[in-house]
Amino acid sequence: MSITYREVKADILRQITQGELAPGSAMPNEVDLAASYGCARATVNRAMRELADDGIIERRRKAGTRVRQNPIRQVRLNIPIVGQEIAELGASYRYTLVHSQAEPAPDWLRARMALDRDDRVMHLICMHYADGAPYQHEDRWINLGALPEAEDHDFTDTGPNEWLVSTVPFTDAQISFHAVAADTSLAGYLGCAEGDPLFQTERTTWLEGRTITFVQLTYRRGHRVTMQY
Amino acid sequence: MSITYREVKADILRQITQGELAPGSAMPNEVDLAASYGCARATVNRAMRELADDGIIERRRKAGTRVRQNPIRQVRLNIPIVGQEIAELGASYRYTLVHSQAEPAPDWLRARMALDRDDRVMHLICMHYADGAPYQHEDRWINLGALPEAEDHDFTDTGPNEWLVSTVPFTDAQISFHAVAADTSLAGYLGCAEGDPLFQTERTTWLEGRTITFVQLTYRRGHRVTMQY
DNA sequence: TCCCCTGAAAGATATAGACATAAGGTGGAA
DNA sequence: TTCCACCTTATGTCTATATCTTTCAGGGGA
Repeated sequence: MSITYREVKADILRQITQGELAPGSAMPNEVDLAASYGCARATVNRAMRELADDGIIERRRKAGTRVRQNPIRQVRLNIPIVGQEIAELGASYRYTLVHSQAEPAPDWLRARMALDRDDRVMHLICMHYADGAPYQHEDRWINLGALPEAEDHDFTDTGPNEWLVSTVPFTDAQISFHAVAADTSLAGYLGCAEGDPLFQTERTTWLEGRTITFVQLTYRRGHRVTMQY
Repeated sequence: MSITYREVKADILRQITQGELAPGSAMPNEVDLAASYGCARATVNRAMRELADDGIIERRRKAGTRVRQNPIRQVRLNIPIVGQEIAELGASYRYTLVHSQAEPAPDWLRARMALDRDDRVMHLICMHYADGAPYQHEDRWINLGALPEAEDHDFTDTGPNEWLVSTVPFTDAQISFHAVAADTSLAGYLGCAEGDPLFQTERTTWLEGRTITFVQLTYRRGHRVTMQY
């Protein structure tokens, strides 16, 4: 076959990284590039589209394509399910349900989850262990108005995350990362000292505009989230 | 024009989220889908390719396409330059160079950056302020073997990050997020108490296999990194 | 001078057809 | 029975061409 879009992409990327195409400079248009590579315009288009998607170049109709002044640096971050995360570490996974109760939503949670005054929630506290050692503390609230089945479901054996992803896959979510100090309770569960700095993830999940669940995931001391780009 | 790949994608996604196509189930092949949508195979292909890229479906030659059992949850995370990050908050940005010295690489850093025994590094400590308040503490090491210009460059007015992205754009990097306790020095710089939990980012950057720089970015107390998907 | 309309440029996308590649499945040989 | 060669099939990609959409730039009118 003739030249592939991967080769075109690689060649353009090479020209950019080796300085033949300076940041900020304009590139030839698709028609000319196709002619110079001796391929169809669609091939060049796909190469350029992917480069634009990667944040390397910037494309605008009529204005043409140029090398970005400062390439956008972005990474893709996988949001794992804790059981899988631990399995990928090569460790054995154990789950425990610590607390499980349906109750009216406290005020702070009503604000976070955009709930009404009389909405009830399922409050679950769970622990996830890797090779027997505490790995993650899960403090989860499920909106019983949106998911009444949660009240009767038995979370003794499998975590709410597993149940949720199989019951309501394809949700929208907002995630945030931050650091917290271990309070007495977290220190007890995670086997660290009170006041220790812990990495915490918060996640709110929606389905078609309705809040499904809010969860705080607190990791054992020293946990890192790592990415490449 | 006839049906677009976006419409095809949206329709397939709708079928999946509304349960018409169950997780794990096989989908019709591209030729059949194209016929049923009354469009070209390339149109269906693009829709399916993007869905696969989004982690919704799984495609294998010959085996066909099926809806993923558990959709891959992933987010794109932009790695901002601190000045831009602060500007986007609508705050004023101020930068200070605290410390700047060329020195032999300490042992722990040689391991991290894969340096030789006699490699020298540029050690920079900087502070970034938002509306006058401490925002981020930057502790950076630049490999002078790979970037000798760094020794003579003046970092008084602009941060090393800005200089690096304009000098060596298009690098590879590994990033990690974690929580640390503020030591005396960090507490002083960031205006928090010793022992406070702080969100920290570590980043190692390479260019063609050579380590360029290693940096620890520690944020003010309460900082969050937020993402949507 | 300012504003709106129009033409043209360049990317975005659709189409039909062809060939490439990977991999599941099957039948025959060992 | 086991295993390998081969056939088939679904996705992957390229070509050539056409149309659509966005947007810049220039001209004309108020």
